[in-house]
Amino acid sequence: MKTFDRIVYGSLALFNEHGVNDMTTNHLAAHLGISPGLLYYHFRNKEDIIRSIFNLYEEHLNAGFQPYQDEKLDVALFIGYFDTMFETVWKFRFMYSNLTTILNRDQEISKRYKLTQQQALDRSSQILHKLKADGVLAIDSDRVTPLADTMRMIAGFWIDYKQTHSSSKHVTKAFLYEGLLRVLMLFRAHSTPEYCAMFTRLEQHYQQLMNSYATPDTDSESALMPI
Amino acid sequence: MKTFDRIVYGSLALFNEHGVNDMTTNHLAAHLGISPGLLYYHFRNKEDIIRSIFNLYEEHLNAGFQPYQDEKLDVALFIGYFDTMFETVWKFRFMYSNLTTILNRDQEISKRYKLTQQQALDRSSQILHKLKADGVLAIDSDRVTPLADTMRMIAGFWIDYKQTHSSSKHVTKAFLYEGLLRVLMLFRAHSTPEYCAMFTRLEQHYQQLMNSYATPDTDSESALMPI
Amino acid sequence: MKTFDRIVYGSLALFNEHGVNDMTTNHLAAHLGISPGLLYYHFRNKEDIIRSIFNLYEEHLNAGFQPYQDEKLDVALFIGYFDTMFETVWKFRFMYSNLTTILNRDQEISKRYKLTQQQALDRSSQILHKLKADGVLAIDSDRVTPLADTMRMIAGFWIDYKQTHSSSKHVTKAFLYEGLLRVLMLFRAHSTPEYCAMFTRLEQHYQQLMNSYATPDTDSESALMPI
Amino acid sequence: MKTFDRIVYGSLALFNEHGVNDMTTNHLAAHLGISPGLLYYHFRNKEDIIRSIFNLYEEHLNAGFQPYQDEKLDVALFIGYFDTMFETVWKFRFMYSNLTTILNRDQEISKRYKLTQQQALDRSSQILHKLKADGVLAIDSDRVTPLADTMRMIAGFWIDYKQTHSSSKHVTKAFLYEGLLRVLMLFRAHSTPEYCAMFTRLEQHYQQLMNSYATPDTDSESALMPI
DNA sequence: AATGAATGAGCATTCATTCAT
DNA sequence: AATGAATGAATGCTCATTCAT
Repeated sequence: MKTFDRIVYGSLALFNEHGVNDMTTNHLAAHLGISPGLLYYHFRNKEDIIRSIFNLYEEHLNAGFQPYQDEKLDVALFIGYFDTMFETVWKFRFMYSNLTTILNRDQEISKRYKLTQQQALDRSSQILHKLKADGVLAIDSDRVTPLADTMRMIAGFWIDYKQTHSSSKHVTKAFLYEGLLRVLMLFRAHSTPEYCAMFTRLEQHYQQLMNSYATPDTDSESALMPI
Repeated sequence: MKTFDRIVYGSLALFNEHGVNDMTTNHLAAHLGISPGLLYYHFRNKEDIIRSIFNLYEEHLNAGFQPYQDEKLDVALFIGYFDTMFETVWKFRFMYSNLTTILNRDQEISKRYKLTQQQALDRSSQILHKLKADGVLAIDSDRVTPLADTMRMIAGFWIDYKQTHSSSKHVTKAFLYEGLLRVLMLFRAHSTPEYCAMFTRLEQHYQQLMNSYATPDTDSESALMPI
Repeated sequence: MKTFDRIVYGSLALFNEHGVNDMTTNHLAAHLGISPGLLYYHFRNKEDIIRSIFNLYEEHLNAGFQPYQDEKLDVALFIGYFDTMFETVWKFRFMYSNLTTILNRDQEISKRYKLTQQQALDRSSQILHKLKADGVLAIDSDRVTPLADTMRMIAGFWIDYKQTHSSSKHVTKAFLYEGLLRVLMLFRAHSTPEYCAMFTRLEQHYQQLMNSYATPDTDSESALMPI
Repeated sequence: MKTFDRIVYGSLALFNEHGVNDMTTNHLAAHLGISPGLLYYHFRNKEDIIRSIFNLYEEHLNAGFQPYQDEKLDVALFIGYFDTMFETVWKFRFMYSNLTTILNRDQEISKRYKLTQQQALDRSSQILHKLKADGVLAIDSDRVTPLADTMRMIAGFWIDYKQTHSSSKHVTKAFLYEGLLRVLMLFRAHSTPEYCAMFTRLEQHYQQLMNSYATPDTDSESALMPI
């Protein structure tokens, strides 16, 4: 792998594990087995590294979150959305954990982040509107965007919340599926009677997945990479 | 006021405004009009100050969140809960914004925080169970705790979420009421048909309050202190 | 002596000896026997130290260069001016050696330096005009300021020039008196016939002083402090 | 042009514009459109580049400053000398601006510089002696070398002095002619009555040139290249 | 000749903490 | 209780120089 990419992906991993603040550029270089100078040969400064990671984040978000068109409206469709949602949050979880710090320190990222999030929210709202039109959701029109926003918030802060509110530090798939079930619960609470069963089935699907991964402390490090 | 308390309350205010990381102990002392030495006369270190703030947080949480007993089950009861909920989050908002940092740096606070949160969750669950028994909520028993947990999460991260996802940095009451409405939306989605009207009324109540405070950029600093 | 003053005077000495660029803040602290932190406790940054040295420079310049009033126009008067001129340049010689660097790096000092120099030039011109009126100098009015300016330039860059153009690095009094004689030569070349003898006498005075100090390489370090 | 020469001439231009300290070897390479490695293929280190520039400087100095022989002793002769003098200083102005730094960092250049300067001073003195013999200058024999030395100093530090003592940073021809006029003033002050008129005429010549270029802030970049 | 990735010692500066008074 | 000078390890970053290709 190119050094540039090694730095981007390595920093992403280290930021995820230790947080942006605790991961100094010298530590970063040491962990990557390179000199501090090389880091600054490829990137102007620490923020510049984060900006490159943010590029990946944007790609992920834009790629995985498009309104459905001709796809059949079934369990698989939802599974696709949910998996994408939590996978993205997981892969870039340092961003959510250190959001305030990151956005305060870099005006450019701040702008891009807000734009990206607005677009993601717009697309999510579209999807929910379509689900309402397709008879899946029973919900007032003016509640669609707030609902999408709440779901986004739950997905975004779930890892952070869970890590700070549970005894185990390690994040497992079981961990993530629990968050997913919360979003699902929101869906179910707003679903039409006809589709309630589908959401129940989805819940069972993820409940089973969650249980199958629920081997709390014996999880190896590699097992943490989810989905 | 005793110097000890001046430090505790002053630090709380300064942490809320500037964040734990940006507020150095020297700045803290300077803002409080005392010497750095005096800070360390009263507290062993920075974490020790946070621990004292945490004592206040615990009191607040325990005082304001008791299951209702003989009170009439009406709008006022809910308003009481909701106001307490968001007031607590507001008063100690630095804790939520810097939760990961704080808990990672201090094992003792980490343990106490988790215990406190567990107790708060237990009491919240009790309240929801009672609401179910009293015919307010239509919800499976095993969904009560997850619902309470989701509500807690929304309340806890709302300020953080809103500050990072909206263009205005200032936190206003309107700001907080919007979060409250989201929790209310969750209640409403799980309410029995009989009580749906009550939640709609509650929504109208907070919607009005929110609108009355919605004077975006003309808010003076003092107006920001909510509830 | 107060730490603040120790830093100011110590830095002045070290800047004079090693130059501003080669004298890092860490070296500065080490040479002064203090920690880097203490340096930054008393001064915001390196420029701030230079600014404090500049205060001394301004005092020196303003104190020693006032137009004469009731004083007798004799050899002693000139000796007073000349000694002040070269003493100032000697004491703050790092400023002249690193002038471009210093002024480029600090807008504030740049402004103050130019103002100070303009004032010094104005006062010098006044003195020369008075000397012309008193029958000492035979010179067109419009050449007075250029002459004063040339003298200033010679005095200002003499040490720098001499250090870079002679084999011995050490600056001795003999060294400085040679520069003084150059300024004197300028005076003499523009003097009236009546006063030519006085300038010759002044030259002899400084020539003798110069010779008495002319023991090139045996000068001890302390002997370098001139005038 | 050979890469070697491109580096030499390019570095000269960049050092003149930005100073030796601010022009890093990496910037140098970037500006020249070559790799840092190539720089170090042709030169051992930064000092080595300066040494090669110094070769050009020596050639310039030696070529342009030979005592006159059969030439007619007129205005044109002086114009030739003066123009050469200031042209050389201009073309290698970075050397004067950073003289202390350069000489301190490289013993070899230091020795060569001093030798070169001594030779130039000797030749200048010869010229002045000849001018005295030809009845142009009225000056004691033992003042000839000091006078030549003072002139050299004024020429050498003029740009530096002017840049640090005037508000405009840009160096224009008008700028340089002012310095030339100062040297001329020295000549005139030591001239015989017969030749005084000639120096006055020379002053008028340069005064006119200076005025013709005196368009302070509208000078385009290219107009800055003088003489 | 030429590239450009890589090095590592060094720089200005910060900040939680200590301690003599 | 209180001061405030003092510490020193650490931080983000720079730059002359090297070296495999």
